[in-house]
Amino acid sequence: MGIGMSKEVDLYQELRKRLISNSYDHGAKLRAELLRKEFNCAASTVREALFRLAAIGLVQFQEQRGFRVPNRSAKKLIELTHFRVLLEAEGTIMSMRNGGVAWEARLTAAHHKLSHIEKRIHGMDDPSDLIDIWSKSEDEFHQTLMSACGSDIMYQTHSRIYAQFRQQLMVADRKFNHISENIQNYSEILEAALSGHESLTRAKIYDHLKRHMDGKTLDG
Amino acid sequence: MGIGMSKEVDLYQELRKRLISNSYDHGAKLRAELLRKEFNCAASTVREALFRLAAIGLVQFQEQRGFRVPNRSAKKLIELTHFRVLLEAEGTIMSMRNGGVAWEARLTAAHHKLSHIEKRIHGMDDPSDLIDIWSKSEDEFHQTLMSACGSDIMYQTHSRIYAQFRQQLMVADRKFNHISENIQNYSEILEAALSGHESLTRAKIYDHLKRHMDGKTLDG
DNA sequence: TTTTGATATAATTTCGATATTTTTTCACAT
DNA sequence: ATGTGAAAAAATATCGAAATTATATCAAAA
Repeated sequence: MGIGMSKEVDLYQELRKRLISNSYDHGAKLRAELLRKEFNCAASTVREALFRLAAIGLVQFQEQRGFRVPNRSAKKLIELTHFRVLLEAEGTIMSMRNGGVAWEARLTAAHHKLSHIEKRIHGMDDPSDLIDIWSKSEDEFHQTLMSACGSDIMYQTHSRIYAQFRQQLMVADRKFNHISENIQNYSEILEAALSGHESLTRAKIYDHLKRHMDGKTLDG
Repeated sequence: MGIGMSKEVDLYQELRKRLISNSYDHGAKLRAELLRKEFNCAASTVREALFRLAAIGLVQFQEQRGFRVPNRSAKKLIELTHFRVLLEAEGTIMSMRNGGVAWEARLTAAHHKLSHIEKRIHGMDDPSDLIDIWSKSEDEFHQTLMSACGSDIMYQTHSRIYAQFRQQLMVADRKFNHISENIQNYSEILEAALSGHESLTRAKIYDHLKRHMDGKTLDG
């Protein structure tokens, strides 16, 4: 439990973690009364945390019938992927224009970490220990792409969409079926971004995500 | 008061209206205790409504220091405009591809209403009576542009961004200084969309909004 | 068997009060 | 004057319970 953190923030953080890592079934109800007991607090505190999670799309709220984990659907994943491509391509190009050497350095560093972990995973039988660290590195790379775009609103929107995308993705897909493709993809994105070639960067970002647009990376 | 609507929904709707129409000063605190008295309800009910407004960006929330109306800044307005152009251009093109005749009819209807009101306003000394109805028609036109894009997530994101844009815009700008330009702009957008010319449509949407990107339509 | 409607149960929303944290005030020292 | 820190005031966060609303149960009627 962090210092200076209110009960609600703890709750929020913990629930966020669970929701992104698919600890709850999709479509499951999130009952304030139950969570209240688990976290040892009042129902209204739970409600507030849930409202805040609803704000970033990780929880669905319906008037008079409470909160639930959003359902998965192929359509939703395709929408999120499409939107991610739009945001990341546009954001990355903006970063390329505004970010300067500092951004290029950060991106190179993020890529290096990611690439290192992916290579380690590649030669393993059971890479489950590395899931978390890999997942964080991937997050970081995508965030870094957007980080110098100069638009807070686009950056925030992207992080929302990214979280929802993660929530929709089937578990199976995250077990590294596509590691070698991924290594290649990320290198190409980095190379294109550093070269300053905007339309190529756009294309490489699309290539990286397009496999989620056929409706087949869903169900787990 | 609507039927079947909870206290909180009333509160939410009323506050939303006030926030978009700039009834509160930018940066003003929104004290639960005060609103509680005005709306004759509990503080936690106010809190929930405020959290929901924070979810769409109309209210700013800070841990342990409550809620406030977001401040205005040239930077923010430019960011919002830029993002609006991206979303509306992309969304409109998607609508053009997916919407069919039904969408074209809706867009034509929305344009007709808007154009009618703007022409009436054009010949008036004091058009303040028509502000509300004009504002609604403009909303409707922009919503209609996005309405057949086929992506819920993009549609919702756009409506959030649009609301924040409205909140940032200075009052003076909404007093019809640019009516004749507007009539022209909207006609051109409609025409381009109906003709199926995608890059032209994109350009016309950009033209329509570009005057907000020089940092001069702010302060009121 | 299916539908209807009354009743019971369970969940959500709202409340008023209390606990905690932040902000203001003001005496005192620098 | 300016800064510091303790005490008071104000605001925010949390609570447990009551009120409201939805959902489930089940007997009677179609």
